[in-house]
Amino acid sequence: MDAGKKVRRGGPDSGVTRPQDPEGTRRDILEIASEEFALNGLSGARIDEIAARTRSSKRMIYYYFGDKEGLYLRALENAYRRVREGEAKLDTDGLPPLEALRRLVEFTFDHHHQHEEFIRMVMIENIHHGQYLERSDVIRSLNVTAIDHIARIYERGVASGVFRAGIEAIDLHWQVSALCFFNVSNRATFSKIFGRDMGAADELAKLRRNTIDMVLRFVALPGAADGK
Amino acid sequence: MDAGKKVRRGGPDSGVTRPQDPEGTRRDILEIASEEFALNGLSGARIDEIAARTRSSKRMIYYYFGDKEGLYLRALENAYRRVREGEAKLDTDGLPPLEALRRLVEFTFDHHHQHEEFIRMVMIENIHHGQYLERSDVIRSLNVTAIDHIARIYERGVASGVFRAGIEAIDLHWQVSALCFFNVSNRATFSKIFGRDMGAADELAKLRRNTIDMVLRFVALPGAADGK
Amino acid sequence: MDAGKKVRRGGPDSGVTRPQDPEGTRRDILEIASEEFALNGLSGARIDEIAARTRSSKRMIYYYFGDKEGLYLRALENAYRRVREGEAKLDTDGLPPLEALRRLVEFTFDHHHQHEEFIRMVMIENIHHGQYLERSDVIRSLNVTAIDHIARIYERGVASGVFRAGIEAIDLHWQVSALCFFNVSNRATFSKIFGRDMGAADELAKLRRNTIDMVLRFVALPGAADGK
Amino acid sequence: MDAGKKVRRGGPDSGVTRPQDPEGTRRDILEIASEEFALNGLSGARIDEIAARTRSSKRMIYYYFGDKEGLYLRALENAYRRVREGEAKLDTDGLPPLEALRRLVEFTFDHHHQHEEFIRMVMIENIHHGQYLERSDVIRSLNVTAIDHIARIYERGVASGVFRAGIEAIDLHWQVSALCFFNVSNRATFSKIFGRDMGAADELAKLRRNTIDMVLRFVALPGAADGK
DNA sequence: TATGAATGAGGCTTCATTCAT
DNA sequence: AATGAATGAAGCCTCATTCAT
Repeated sequence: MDAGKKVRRGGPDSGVTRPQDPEGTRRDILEIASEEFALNGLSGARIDEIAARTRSSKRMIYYYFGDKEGLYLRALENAYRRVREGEAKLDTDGLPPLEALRRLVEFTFDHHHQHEEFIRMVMIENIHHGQYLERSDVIRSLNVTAIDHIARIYERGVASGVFRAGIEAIDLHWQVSALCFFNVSNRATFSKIFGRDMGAADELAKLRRNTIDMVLRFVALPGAADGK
Repeated sequence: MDAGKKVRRGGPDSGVTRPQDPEGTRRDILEIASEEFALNGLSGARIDEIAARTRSSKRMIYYYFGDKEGLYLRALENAYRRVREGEAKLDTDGLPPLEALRRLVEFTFDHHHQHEEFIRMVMIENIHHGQYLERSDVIRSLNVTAIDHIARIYERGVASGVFRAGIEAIDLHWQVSALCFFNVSNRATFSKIFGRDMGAADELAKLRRNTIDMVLRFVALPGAADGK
Repeated sequence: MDAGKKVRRGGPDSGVTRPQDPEGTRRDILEIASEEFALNGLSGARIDEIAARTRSSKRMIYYYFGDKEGLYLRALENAYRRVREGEAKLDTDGLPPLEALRRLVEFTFDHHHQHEEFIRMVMIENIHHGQYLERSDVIRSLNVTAIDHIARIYERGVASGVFRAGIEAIDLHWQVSALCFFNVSNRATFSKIFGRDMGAADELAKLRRNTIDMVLRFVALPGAADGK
Repeated sequence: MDAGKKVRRGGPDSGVTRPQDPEGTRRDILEIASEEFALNGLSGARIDEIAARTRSSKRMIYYYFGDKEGLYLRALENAYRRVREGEAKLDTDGLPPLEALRRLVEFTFDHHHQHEEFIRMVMIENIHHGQYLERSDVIRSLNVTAIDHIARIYERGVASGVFRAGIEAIDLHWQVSALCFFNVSNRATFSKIFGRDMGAADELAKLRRNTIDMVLRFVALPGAADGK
């Protein structure tokens, strides 16, 4: 209610060409936002900064995403989607179980390493107690299938007598994730504490070897070929 | 006014008692700040909120810690100190290497689990690329000694022929850390994605077993007792 | 949570003398705000405009009043308080009932006329369905006693046989309020529709006479002196 | 394309039916806008909200009404028109003056009570100092005739010796309006201050009786039947 | 006649920080 | 050693409006 003074607001006036490409605009915003959130976190990211880097404007962010949290949620979904799409490209069905598992671990290790923004988004989301992820059906559906792959390999291995029985696929997935995730997530503090760059090629190669080794020794039966 | 003597303002007559306990005030602030930073991150934490929960005031925060980042840095150091002090209590010198390693992993797993705020502070600091930790000599010195313990155990194990040679202590430390850290750091997202509470007693026990198992199998030589 | 870029914010720097007079600052803000809300309504008023007219700043508005609604609520209370304080100055205890009632109506009419901002605030609050007033214990307590005065007069009149019995004080208050309130609240539309300035001295005098007349005829018994 | 013929887009094949009913669209918008303005005031109402509730779109609002103020003005006119149309249904020509006046007051009281949105629009417009009404010839013409009715009754009453002379029709109209208007306009604050629901059936009946009584006693000559 | 995308300006609120006492 | 008042800068978000189609 009120008796507001008359202020003439709004109205575009610039000579700049306007894209009129909704999907492109949306994608552009989401792309930049994903970077900014991954870099600065939810409260650290700045809508102004995101808008400035966009080909669009601050106003359009709100037009498409409602508010900062809405944008963050989409950026989070975006991060998961992209990573899961990448993972889908891995095909181990033709390989013998041990090789398949080795391949999976290698791939996971490399993939996490190559997608630091994803790792960061997951860290950030964990700092927020997973409250945004919780609201997203998209993310849940993307992930549940992630177990299938490792489960298939593991079962083939048990069936062919190279893997020991009694391990649950989800737990195996957990251990693999832990080793590959930590490698990226804690690199900064670890490097700075011990004064060595854990991201350097040689360190990385060693960690990769150890990780693969650790997973195979965890699963493989003693006699099974090697384990290294 | 007696020089050098503390003047007690708001004496017996005033109804308000003022602590007049510098060290206590500092500690109080740091304690609350540690909680707030662990809960909300650096930019997510609020000086106002910290001050409000304190027995002191906003002004005192600046008096003792300079600015928000100074306070954060002390909170970070505080987190590391507390955890390392806890770790120092573990004594495995009397145990045979395999038992000693098992004990160390168990302890690390449990300790991380019990100190979620520490895990969160480390995550937060990694989000900030370890830039604050870098400025702190305190933290570095606290940590370097953390390698010693595991190194000692490992060397005893190799010497007595139960551990395979060729693993660097720092790498072993890394793998152990990864498994124990991830368990706490990524619990929220993992639980929400897979719809199981990874913090529940039974899940936790299983993860603990797997973690120990994984480390021992990674290090122990085939013949060495078991590996479980 | 986050990893915000370091921006140095805040910090006064101006050479202007700072009042350091909390009560004065608060009062200054409230005064201006009262004017602005009365003029423009809740949503029509502008925090920026209020701040600009103040000797203080926008920041201080939030410091003292929390938010726009908090400020509005205090302005509303302020309006009621001021008017009720004015009313308290009327003393009719020495007058015979008929004269006392006449005096009360005259006073109410004039008082409402002189306090247009109050009338406007009440209108605005009614547009908001009284939702802010509802939250204010202050206002309720200020008003309940307003009935007492008219009740006392009426009872004296009934007792001395000049007023007819059977009217409730609150209803009498209502009718008096209606006539005096409307005179101010609807002057604009009425004047513009009928093309006469209902606020002009002669019109006002006539309305005043009619109002008094109407109330007295409503209450007074036929024989009682006049009624005009 | 046939000139002058409406082209039906989205014909039988398309799944969407488009109304293509200019007048209907306009009316729909105006209807919703009237509700929103009455509920929230001019600056409180939201073009977006109005558009969303409409079967049409935001763009059409501007197409038909120019801008927000244009829409508000039409909504205001709409409110007056509807109420005056309702009033036109009252016919008191066959009744004796006293009865006619009583009927008029009853009707006005009830009518105002039933058209709260109208009352609210008038309040809102008064908050705006009647500046929009001023621009509308429609409204003025609608209202001037409203005096005629009461004038006719009053003159008949004076002529037949039941009403006292010397009252101007417009002033009588004013007093009646005041009592009937206030009953609706200030119900919220009054109810909340005194803790009684002035809109409840019994309270309303009492106020209605008092209002009629008050007007009749104001106009009728002592001997004239009663006044009640 | 109608629509969804786009816009600039401004609105409210919050933040870390510092001054006067 | 401690406090409450004060501050500027920026943060998020909303509003009426218009363009391209």
